[in-house]
Amino acid sequence: MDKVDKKEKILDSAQCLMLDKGYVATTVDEICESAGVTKGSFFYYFKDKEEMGKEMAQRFSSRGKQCCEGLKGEADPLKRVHGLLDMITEISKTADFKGCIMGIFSQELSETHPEIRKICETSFDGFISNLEKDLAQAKDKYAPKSSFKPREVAEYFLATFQGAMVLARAKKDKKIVERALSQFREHLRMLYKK
Amino acid sequence: MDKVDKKEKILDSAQCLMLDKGYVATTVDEICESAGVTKGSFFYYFKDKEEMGKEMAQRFSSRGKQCCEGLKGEADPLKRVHGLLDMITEISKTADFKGCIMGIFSQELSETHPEIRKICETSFDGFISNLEKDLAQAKDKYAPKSSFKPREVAEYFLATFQGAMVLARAKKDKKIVERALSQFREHLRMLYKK
DNA sequence: ACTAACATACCGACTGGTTGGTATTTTAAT
DNA sequence: ATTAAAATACCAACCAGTCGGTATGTTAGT
Repeated sequence: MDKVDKKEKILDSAQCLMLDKGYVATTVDEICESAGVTKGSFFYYFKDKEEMGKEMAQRFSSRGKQCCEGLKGEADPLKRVHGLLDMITEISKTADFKGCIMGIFSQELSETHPEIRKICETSFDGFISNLEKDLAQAKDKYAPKSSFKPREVAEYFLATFQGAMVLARAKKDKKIVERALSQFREHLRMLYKK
Repeated sequence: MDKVDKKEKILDSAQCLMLDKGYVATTVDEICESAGVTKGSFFYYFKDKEEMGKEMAQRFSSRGKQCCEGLKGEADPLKRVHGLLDMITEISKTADFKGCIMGIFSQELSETHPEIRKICETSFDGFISNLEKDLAQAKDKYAPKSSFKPREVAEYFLATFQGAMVLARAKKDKKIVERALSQFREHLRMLYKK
């Protein structure tokens, strides 16, 4: 295991644990044990727990962005949006899908860890802006006379997705996410029908 | 301060703190200090921290239900739904609105505190079932030929609302909740137009 | 009416274990 | 030999929860 792997392993383990129990309840000792790393190594790679949290959040965010990169090949804006929905639906079905670190950190840390909060905000804004662009182009193309605001619809979608993950946790049933996504698809269909 | 007040004061303080920082990060000492109560009193009224969390969640849930009770006077089912949306919109605008304990506990405790998770699940289910009834009646009345499933729409609404609160935390902007609610209203309008 | 026995409400010092983080040492690579 | 990486041992602060005690009734027997 070279040094990059070791740091990544720490982040992987921490992410997995925090997607279950949140940031505060996940201890450094636990992360180290799960990553097969000693505490000394942990604090060699990260100044403190918060620093690690920040790097994890940033990594999560940029990985998410990277995932969406492949969708930009599609020429039709509405198909790009549905492509995004397809992708999210697929991911949410996989066994190792455990939720979104941004959502968890937002709930838990927004009042106590301002820098982490800021990372979440920026990540959310980036997602919304990307989706907004496609929705706006799709509106020009398919529903130029409609009055809905693409940015608000994009924000609304992210809210729906995040909330569906909250409900999925409470009910221990990931299918809620799928159902919410298909409800949103219906919403889109109605917005864009000529 | 009589004994009922004292217990309520503990629950009030704990709820306020936990809506900010979550369950784990809120300490018993902090709750006691904020409530103006000693630790001895805390453990006199509650077996342990979790017991208090459970009582708090149940209180939050039944208070929410009670709030909705007044809406049942409306005879038209679709107007009942819009009445609910009005009410939630109003509450989310008030200064002391800080979010939903169910959403926070779900995210943080669903894997570690099964009994609290169950309370959240039951509370969510109750809300969804109530809304489902009105949506179903409204469907019979206004859109009998539509194919949407009232239960899924109800679930979808709760997801949207919960997720909007997550985003509101990340952005420190409560208006997101209002916008999401009005987007959902638009969704409803499209579903129920003849 | 007096009192002994009991119950409730409350206090705050204390404890044992855990936490994030540090200091020191050892190992491995160049 | 030098330095980066990793292991070990440790610490002060903090945590939930305990415990012995006090103050204030309440009940019941005489």
